[in-house]
Amino acid sequence: MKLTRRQQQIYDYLAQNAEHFEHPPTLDELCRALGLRSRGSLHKHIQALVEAGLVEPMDRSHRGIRLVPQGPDEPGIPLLGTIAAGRPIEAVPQAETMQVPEVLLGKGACYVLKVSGDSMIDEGILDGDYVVIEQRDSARNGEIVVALIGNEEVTLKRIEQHPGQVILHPANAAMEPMRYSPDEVRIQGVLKGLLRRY
Amino acid sequence: MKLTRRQQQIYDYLAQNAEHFEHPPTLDELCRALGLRSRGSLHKHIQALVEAGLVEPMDRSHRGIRLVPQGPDEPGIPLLGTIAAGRPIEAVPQAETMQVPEVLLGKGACYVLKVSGDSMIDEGILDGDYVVIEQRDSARNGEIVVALIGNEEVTLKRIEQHPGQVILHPANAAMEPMRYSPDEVRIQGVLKGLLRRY
DNA sequence: TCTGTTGTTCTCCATCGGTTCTCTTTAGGG
DNA sequence: CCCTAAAGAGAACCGATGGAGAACAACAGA
Repeated sequence: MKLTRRQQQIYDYLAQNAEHFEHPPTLDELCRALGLRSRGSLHKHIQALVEAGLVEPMDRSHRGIRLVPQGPDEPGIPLLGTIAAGRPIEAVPQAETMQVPEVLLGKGACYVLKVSGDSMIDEGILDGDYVVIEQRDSARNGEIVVALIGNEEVTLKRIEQHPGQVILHPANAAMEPMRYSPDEVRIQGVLKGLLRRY
Repeated sequence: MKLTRRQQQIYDYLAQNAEHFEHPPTLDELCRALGLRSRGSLHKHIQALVEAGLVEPMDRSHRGIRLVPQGPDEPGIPLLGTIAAGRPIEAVPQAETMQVPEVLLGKGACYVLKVSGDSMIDEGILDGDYVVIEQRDSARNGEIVVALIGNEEVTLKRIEQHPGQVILHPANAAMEPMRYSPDEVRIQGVLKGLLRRY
């Protein structure tokens, strides 16, 4: 998710020189351009960039390294970071954006988070999925929300609100519903869409 | 549909010299111009360009190779219909398209299907989800594929191919893996991405 | 009808480039 | 100073790519 220094360098180099290449560079070509001697090493970095959604996955095709077109007309939704049950949102340093179909957007302001962990697996939300969140401070019972618990943890759960009690339901047989008093839980957004890459 | 290096070169050459040709060039003429010695090889590339919609299909006519005038590229990929385990794809009448993020696309031609049924629920593919499929006729073991079984049913399953036997694994505890002989199963595409709306 | 041109479909094959290892080196943080 | 994560070297693997060439079918013109 978060790029290492070298990965950032390599991405910058690609973004910088994208125009100058006749064809998308191969690993070997890029190696030479960067002064590396091992394809395997570079491959590791490129893999990381693919993971981050910055480079097109080259699925054993011999077609070179291509950047994913970073929204020319800027309809992208900001990718704010990673959400893991039980930990604050881990922000992504640079302002990364992601192209998202309009049908997945809500009416209000939206952003994207990458899911980490299996706490919603029974709802079909897997580790590594991207979720589209509409920024809101209230939700209807049964909606899946991004909730800030006690000003510390942020988590993605199905919400059930009663007078005097809020229950957050994980969707994982191994986990128990969690009960809080309403003032411990602040809703930050509700789930509007989901994207997954295979 | 993304081009290989050579395909791009050939297309560029055609686009470049379109005006300079008296008549649309024949395969032989293009071969000479490009320094190729085999018509068959060039034909393969031209076919790819036809697939990509860049060159007019020359259906056994002897009219030479003509480019398709390129309008502004229409975004979005076609939504072909609904896929349900055990029934043919139910086509959507009018040509509907859907905007899909670049990162979810493969390198080949892609289309979208709406999932109906719970047969892949344990993989996090739910009823009503949209799946992005890359059109292909082969797959690696472990990939999730759209498979045509016995020219009748179409289904979305994880595939495991052995010499003499093909196993399609549903991801639903209530269903059993299905075994077929290789000639009963035709792969139509592989799963590249998933979209869900809440 | 014959003949040469043009498109189509094969098979075969070399090479290149992506992938996957293992092992080593370097850098940075406690 | 030590430990771990990041980065690089290099070898082995194997499948995608692109080319050669032969055989064939469709068609046009003589």
